[in-house]
Amino acid sequence: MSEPYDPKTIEERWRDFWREKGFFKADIENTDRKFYYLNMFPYPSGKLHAGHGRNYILGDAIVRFLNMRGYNVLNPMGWDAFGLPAENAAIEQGVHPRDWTWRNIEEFKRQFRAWGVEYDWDREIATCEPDYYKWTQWIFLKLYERGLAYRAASDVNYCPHCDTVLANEQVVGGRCERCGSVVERKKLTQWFFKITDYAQRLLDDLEKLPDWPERVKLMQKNWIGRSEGALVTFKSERGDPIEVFTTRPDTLWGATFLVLAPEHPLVEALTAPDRRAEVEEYREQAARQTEVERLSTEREKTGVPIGAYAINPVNGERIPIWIADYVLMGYGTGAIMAVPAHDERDFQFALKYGIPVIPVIAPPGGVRKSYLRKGTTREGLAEALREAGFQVAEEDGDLYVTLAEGDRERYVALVQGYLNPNAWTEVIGAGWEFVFPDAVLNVGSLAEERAVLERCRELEQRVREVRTVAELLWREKFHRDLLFHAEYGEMLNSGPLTGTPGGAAVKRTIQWLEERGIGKHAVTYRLRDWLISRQRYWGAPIPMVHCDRCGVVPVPEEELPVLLPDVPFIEKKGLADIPEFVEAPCPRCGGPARRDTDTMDTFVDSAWYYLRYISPKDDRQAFDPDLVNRWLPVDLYVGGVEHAILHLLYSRFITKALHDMGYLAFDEPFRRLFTQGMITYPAYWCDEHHWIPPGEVAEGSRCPHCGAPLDVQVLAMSKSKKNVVPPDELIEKYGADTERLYTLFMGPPERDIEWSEEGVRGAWRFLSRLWALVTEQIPAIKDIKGAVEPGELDKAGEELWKKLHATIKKVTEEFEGRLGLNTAIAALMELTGIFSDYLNREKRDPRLVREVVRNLILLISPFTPFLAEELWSRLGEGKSVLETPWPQCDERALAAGEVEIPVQINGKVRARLRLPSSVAEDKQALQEAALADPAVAARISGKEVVRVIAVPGKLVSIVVG
RNA sequence: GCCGGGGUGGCGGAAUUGGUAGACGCGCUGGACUCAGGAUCCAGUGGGGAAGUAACCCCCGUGUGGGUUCGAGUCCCACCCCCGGCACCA
Repeated sequence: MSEPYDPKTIEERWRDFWREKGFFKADIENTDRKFYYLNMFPYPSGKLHAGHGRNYILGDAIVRFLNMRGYNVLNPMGWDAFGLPAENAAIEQGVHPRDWTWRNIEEFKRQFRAWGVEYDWDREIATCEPDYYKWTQWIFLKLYERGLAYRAASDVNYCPHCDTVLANEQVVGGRCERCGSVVERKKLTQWFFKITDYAQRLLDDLEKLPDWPERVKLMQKNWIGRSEGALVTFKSERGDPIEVFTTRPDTLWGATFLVLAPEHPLVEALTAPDRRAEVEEYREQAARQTEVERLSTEREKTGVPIGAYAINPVNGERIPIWIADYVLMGYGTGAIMAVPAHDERDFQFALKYGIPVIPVIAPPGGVRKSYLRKGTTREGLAEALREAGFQVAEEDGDLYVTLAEGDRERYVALVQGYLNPNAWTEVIGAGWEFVFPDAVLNVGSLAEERAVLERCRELEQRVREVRTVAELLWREKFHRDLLFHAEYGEMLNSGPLTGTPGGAAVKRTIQWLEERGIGKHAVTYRLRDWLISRQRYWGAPIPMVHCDRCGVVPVPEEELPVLLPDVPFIEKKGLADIPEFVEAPCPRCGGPARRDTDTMDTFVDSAWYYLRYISPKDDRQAFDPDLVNRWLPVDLYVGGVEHAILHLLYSRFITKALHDMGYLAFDEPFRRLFTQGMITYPAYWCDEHHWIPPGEVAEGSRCPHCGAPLDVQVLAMSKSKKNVVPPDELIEKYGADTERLYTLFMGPPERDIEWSEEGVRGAWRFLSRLWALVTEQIPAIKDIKGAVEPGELDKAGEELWKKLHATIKKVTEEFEGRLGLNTAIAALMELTGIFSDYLNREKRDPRLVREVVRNLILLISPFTPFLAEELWSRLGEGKSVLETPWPQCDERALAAGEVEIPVQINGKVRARLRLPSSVAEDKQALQEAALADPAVAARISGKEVVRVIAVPGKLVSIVVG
């Protein structure tokens, strides 16, 4: 019996081997055949679980492959070590955040070693160390010099639980991304990075990233949120200019009110004395609201008029000014023109508050509708309309008429003859018209709207309390779908531009506005500046000093780093609470001054770390400009999609800023991005006892503590939900190779997949089989010399030999291309199966056996490096696997000798032919061979062959009558 | 609501360019070994039917309904469902 597969012993033998041999150290000076592979560095919190393996095991396999392919691979690792969890843990446990962080780092490193995941540890960095954050501060100073870092008072997101402000990107659905607390809005003076200066380039340059997932690029695009339109200047009656941004300047003539954000600076000056109390109250109430309340959908819009009026510059209409919280101060100019006829929100608002609606854009399709209430016309109208070819529906004596394009004149003429003296009907479509027996009135301006309303009120008791024409029309459900639309269309009621077709409307209007100096073309972005101040201890101090005489003064470069004060860490403490830190002389005048007491957002730390790995110990500069330009951009960057916006957008911004300052030759940091999916696992929730680890769940999915039925959800593995699989246990039971293999085999790396213990056992079985297979062969092939002679192989040998080379091709292509390593492993399993069959035969070619064994070991080594290294050494190869070149595919093996060709008759596979490839590749010969096949011939005999399609090397398709 | 991705056996998934659907693995079924097996090995395994010595043969089948094509998981149109992002962005 052969030696059983014992991963525990084998793996321990090789754990330090690779590191000691220096296989993972990059030759930094030589960039001829360089490859910068980078995994997103982790935040060292607690322990790694199987879910983390998705990222690191994938990376390690790729790096081992690249090494064998002869690349000079730079593959560093470090720690995103500043941040709130360290501080919170420290507060709870009474340890210093630095100690807590380094304990975790040591644990992570132990686990990497156990996994066989190797890095160039000489380049290790930790963002919490002064020799790193010194340069984070340096970058801050550089941005400040360039005007890209500034201090401003603004409404900021504040997390009451984390006791700090948050960037816009860190607020998810109105809640703190980290702790889930409802975010409050506060007016504070804070530091910002001017990322909005780069909005257009961050958007445009996405096109320079063909090897990024489309999904991620799209998310960034949406986040930047570019809108093109116009800035139009309205004036208050007193003459104050009020600038509004609109994407629909073509609807300008339909503006019937103006809305300012409650925080808009002009509100104060414009509010009429008799409106002041109500306006103040509304503003306070809006300010009190949390993001969540303000964002809650389906909430009815509210607002108050401020008692002032504005003049529409295009038609001189006097329109009321309102404030409403659906207008945001942070976007555009914080003021909008409201066009209720062509914007859903404005329409709702206008209807609620009785503000007139004027249609100015024809709806698509040219449909018009008219409604005639019972008793408003003489008898016989319905018949007359039908006779004239109109589409009429009748219900309880009421008539509902739908008009096609071009029917209007005929309809108006006909219906006027039937209308009773005190009645009217509306024709709603491209414009709203009111048909009276003696006149047709159009709703094309505020004055006309009033006139129509007056007349209707006089004629009809029922509508006396109606405030606007729109409200009158809204009462009739038949009209509702035509009262507002947001499509492009021909301009109506728009003075000199009336009749402009929809396709040209926006452009023509902007041109018209520019000619008159009323407005101009403009672009707005949803992206806001990046708020980087954090009121916490565990981060890089902002290197600024506040002096009463000199103002805000940067700390001189040569005085960096501004060190975090080394306080014994016991309680919640910000830098502001530490006088030794705060008090500092002013760098400019030397007088007493105060240090800035905020630390930087940890996303600043991680926005440039990929540059530091190039020269991690350089104490003269953040990075070596020559080397950095030779090694970057990063060739392949692998991490989770959760960073699609935050980290990746910030890194792109910092790279571009440093590029513009002349420090970097490139302006995109990551050439190729790969986002791996998450590993999920059932998470059990008990209302009383919260998350229950899957291992403790009682029979029938019940809580082990109270027996209540548990709520099960398959979620991403995470410590907080207690649904993690610890690698230590897996490695103890099956070995690291098995975990590695299963992690990469479970599915495509970019997809989320549920972890399966059975799947792990499958990987284990395969490795045991492979181990047995190879170890049994070693004595027989150890001393065999000479290469395989394909010509001398028998049929089974040839098949195996071809499979071997097809597998080499497949595995190589997956590593170099789309990283579908699950299919690469499947191919290795297939090869192993065929090899096993071959070994059961009497006749074997020992040279072939040796070639298959050698290549199988090499091909599987990126996935299961321990097993590969062990077998390789037993084979007596001397060198390490990692010193051996990656297998080469023999092109001769790909030219198949015999292939199976399916024959379709009328689209169905009816026969499969085994043909020499010389025949299969020749269209004429292939067709003849197919028609000559007895099974095929039998099927088509007596039928007319209509057509024969022979695709060389693929199939034959015969169509019979 | 808008934008994107995706629906393939009992399960994870494969089919990379319009060309043999279900590779590989899990699970399941049967068998072997065994005192025993939740270990290991061998065989089978999309559904249905015919056949019964067997090779093999027939029908259906990739969310639903249409279409293009000799041929569709793959392309086009409409719809349903799931996941992700954004969400009063003017």
